[in-house]
Amino acid sequence: MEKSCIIKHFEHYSPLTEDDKLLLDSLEKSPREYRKNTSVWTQGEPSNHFYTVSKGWVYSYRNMEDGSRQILDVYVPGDVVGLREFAFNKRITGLTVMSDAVLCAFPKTRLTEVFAESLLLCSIFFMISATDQAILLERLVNLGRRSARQKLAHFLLEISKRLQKTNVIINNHLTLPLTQTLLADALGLSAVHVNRVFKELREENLIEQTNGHVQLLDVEGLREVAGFDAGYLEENIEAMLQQARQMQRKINGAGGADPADLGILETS
Amino acid sequence: MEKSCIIKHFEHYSPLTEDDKLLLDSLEKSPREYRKNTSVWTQGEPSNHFYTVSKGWVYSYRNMEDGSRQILDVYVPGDVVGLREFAFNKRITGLTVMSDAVLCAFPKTRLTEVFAESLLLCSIFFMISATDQAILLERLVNLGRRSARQKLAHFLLEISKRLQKTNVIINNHLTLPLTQTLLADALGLSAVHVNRVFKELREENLIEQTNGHVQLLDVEGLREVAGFDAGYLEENIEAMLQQARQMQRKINGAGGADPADLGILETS
DNA sequence: CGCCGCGTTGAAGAAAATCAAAGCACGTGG
DNA sequence: CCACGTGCTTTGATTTTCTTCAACGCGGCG
Repeated sequence: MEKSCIIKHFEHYSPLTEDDKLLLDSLEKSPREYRKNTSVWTQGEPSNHFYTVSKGWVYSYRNMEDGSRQILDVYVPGDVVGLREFAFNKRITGLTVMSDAVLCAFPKTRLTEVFAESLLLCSIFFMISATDQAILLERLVNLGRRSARQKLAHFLLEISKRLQKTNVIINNHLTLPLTQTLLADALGLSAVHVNRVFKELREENLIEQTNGHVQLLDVEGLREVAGFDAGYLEENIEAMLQQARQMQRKINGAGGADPADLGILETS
Repeated sequence: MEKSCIIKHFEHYSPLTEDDKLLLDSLEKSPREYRKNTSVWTQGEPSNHFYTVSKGWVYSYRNMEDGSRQILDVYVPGDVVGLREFAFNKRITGLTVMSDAVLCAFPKTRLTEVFAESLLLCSIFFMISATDQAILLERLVNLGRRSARQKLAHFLLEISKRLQKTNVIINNHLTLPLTQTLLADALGLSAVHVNRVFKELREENLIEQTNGHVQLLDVEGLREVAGFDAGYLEENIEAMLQQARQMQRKINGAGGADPADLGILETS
């Protein structure tokens, strides 16, 4: 059986027992393809599922009454989307794919069952939620207290860093499917100004642009411009997850041994 | 025995079983007082605890290299603080109290134990994390796509709404312990500009100000100015929590019935 | 071909920052 | 009781940053 995308994603955080894998697998419906610029959900819709991004780029946004909009976050393959509506029965933001993409849907109600059955998965979900928050916080700082050029430089560095986690980046060369209008909506700027800032960065030899592709020529320079510190992307979760695994073993031990859970670290 | 503050907080979301209450209570160390403008934790410190706010106002912030700072969120009595560092072993933001305050500390490592022992509490924690995110999202929109007067009006309405949840507000009159400098750092503005916008709102008879107190004279008018929609503050969690209670009963049912919960759910 | 979305550039204008100075409330110590 | 310092608010004048408006080029595609 081929590994589902959520298993691959979770294994990035911690080795899983066979039980955990089966549990995750049982959640997953068949992956669905979305064509460029189609909507996965819109504001106000009932929120019954969350998703993992398997292929392509996705963004969540909020439309304003005056016609403008704010892009809240951008997701790349490996990311989990929609956990934030756990506490809401309607979508508070929209989600659309900006390139051809593949997503897997999971019914939200089954989360509780997962929590009940696997302490490790529960902890990982909680951790994903916390990491999401960290990214939002940094974006908040970006919007509130940085200049246009800092905003753009910071955004580029963050995306590049996040892509490195689950995807390969060669020589700091990344394909950026974001139009300048999209970027503007993400950074709280006008599209025109984004264009000007891009020009600036090009002229300072910090980046290179060729139709949709961006190459970070001088990462150190960009870091200086942006005041970028990747700390907020570097979770340190071993302690918590180890604790979860340990407790799970205790529980299993009490109710009847579960051999699949011994020697966790060696399971593949 | 007096109810601990976290129990009061959690009961706001869902009735708790005696077991749940005991569990929560076991977490709580003695509340600690903080004097105005003292720090609870700072950036980079190890993050071993999370807190509930029992009295007073608190804010989390991020300091920038150039000396400016961004206030990320403001917390009022009843709020849970620090869950976002679940995935990090160092603080990614600072936290300080802006009025005399009382907070209760909880060791972070015990969260896993709580997750293992009570599905309901686990769900509530997850929900709090999700609601936090919703607030951050709205703040993001505020910073990215609203004018100064919209930002301020929106902030006032949000705080007022959030205070109503666990505290009483009479006649839209709220005591705002935020200085204009603090507000500026929260809204991504300069203190001078915040002052000017306050003046505008006063002159339009939308608010009234008398040393530290703000009265919202015309909530409807403010709502119009801000484009405020409280949807993001109105979690709808009954379905999820009911599911959690039901499953918990099933689990307990195996070992011994728990009468404290009269769930009414017709899930498949 | 002609349309449309996207990127680019220039010029003018608006929003908010910065700089500077003064007033006001409050607590502290003489 | 008053003088003084300190932190917060208020106001004006000036400057910076970014937006808005407008126009044009360019490439893809029906």
